[in-house]
Amino acid sequence: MSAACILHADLDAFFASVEQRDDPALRGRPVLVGGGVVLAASYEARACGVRSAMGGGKARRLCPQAIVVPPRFSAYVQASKDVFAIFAETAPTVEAVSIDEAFLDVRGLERIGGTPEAIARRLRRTVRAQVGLPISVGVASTKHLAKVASNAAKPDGLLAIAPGAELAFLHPLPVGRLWGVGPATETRLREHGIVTVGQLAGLPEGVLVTILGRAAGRKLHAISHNRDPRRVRAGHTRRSIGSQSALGSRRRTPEELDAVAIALVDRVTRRLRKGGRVGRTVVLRLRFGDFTRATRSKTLPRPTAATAPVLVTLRALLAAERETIRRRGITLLGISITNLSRSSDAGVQLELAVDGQPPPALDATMDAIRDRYGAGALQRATLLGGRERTSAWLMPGDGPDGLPESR
DNA sequence: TCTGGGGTCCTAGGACCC
DNA sequence: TCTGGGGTCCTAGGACCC
Repeated sequence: MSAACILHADLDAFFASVEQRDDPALRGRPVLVGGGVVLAASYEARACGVRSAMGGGKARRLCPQAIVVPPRFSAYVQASKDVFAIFAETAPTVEAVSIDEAFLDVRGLERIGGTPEAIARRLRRTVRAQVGLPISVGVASTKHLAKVASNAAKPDGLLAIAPGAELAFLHPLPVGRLWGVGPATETRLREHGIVTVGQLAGLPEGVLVTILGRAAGRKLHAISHNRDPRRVRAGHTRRSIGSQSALGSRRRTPEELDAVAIALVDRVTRRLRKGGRVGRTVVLRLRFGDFTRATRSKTLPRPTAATAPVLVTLRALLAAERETIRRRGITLLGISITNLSRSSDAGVQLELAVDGQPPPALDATMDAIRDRYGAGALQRATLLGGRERTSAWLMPGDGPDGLPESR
């Protein structure tokens, strides 16, 4: 049995707690952050049944005495940085999960830091003293169990699952408490008479795969037996960058939609450039008048972070949906860019004259590239040009195994 | 309850290639 | 006339998370 050495630390009702910290008049009272949709609800508000992502109307009906405050994202970002600085002093390996939670690997710290549980207790005290926020911590032998434990410890608690006690803790829980089991999976499992994690654990993996598909079936089978080999890993590479805008129910003209599209592309490509990233696939996200959703995507020949090619692509995708939008109405327009790589891996476009030779001039182009950049530089070249001139796209990180992975 | 914004991963079919 | 197996990439959609 492996030692319980993974901490999952999760700030409680994060946005709402920052508001209560910064305004004493809010302490001990139900607080909702965000009016249209609840971004965060304090535990006093949750006692009335309010949940985050709930519509503001329903939240106010459930909790008429709640105080509604607008979000202050810069304050949350600063609070998050302060807390992550404490994480970094607590453990050598910290894996951020989101703005308000992280895994900490405290293996091998026994002599200087004490037991994992002692480290967790000290972490909670330090965050409370230095940042003024409540934080819950779960301690367990696997990431998944640490996550479930921190959830069970909330609010403002600590729960350490002793080695050997894992399944006794896990098996009585309803399946919905597992990380990755949402409403759809919960319903499917219930249709098969499975309500608790223990019942889940009693099923052969093959049966679960039949019910839920290969990946989900295997994963749930493993975690129901507390098998989770994932290590705590620092760093994390973003796979997509996106932006979206809710449009309300009013009809929109194509001109209005185009203005929204321009703003979205501008926002997203700026973020790409700021992060030194380029992307190849442009995804259009639509939500229609009846709130059903659709996505349309187009993969470009080369990755880019430039506004123009992304806008051209998004406009083309949008134009193809124009009739559908006219018929059904549109309530959300979004874009996301995926297939990301680093700008430094994106290569340079080479335009090389090859003495008017007709294709196949690619060999000559590749030879010219090798002459110029060295034999190792060229992994793959794509013929882009015409008869008299040949262009090649040089991708330094683009090996035979496909597109460059970001490092 | 009429519903924000930002993400991740998985599945499945078709195109295309060897 | 009938018709393999394997792999990658692209597209679209679904589920889930914070």
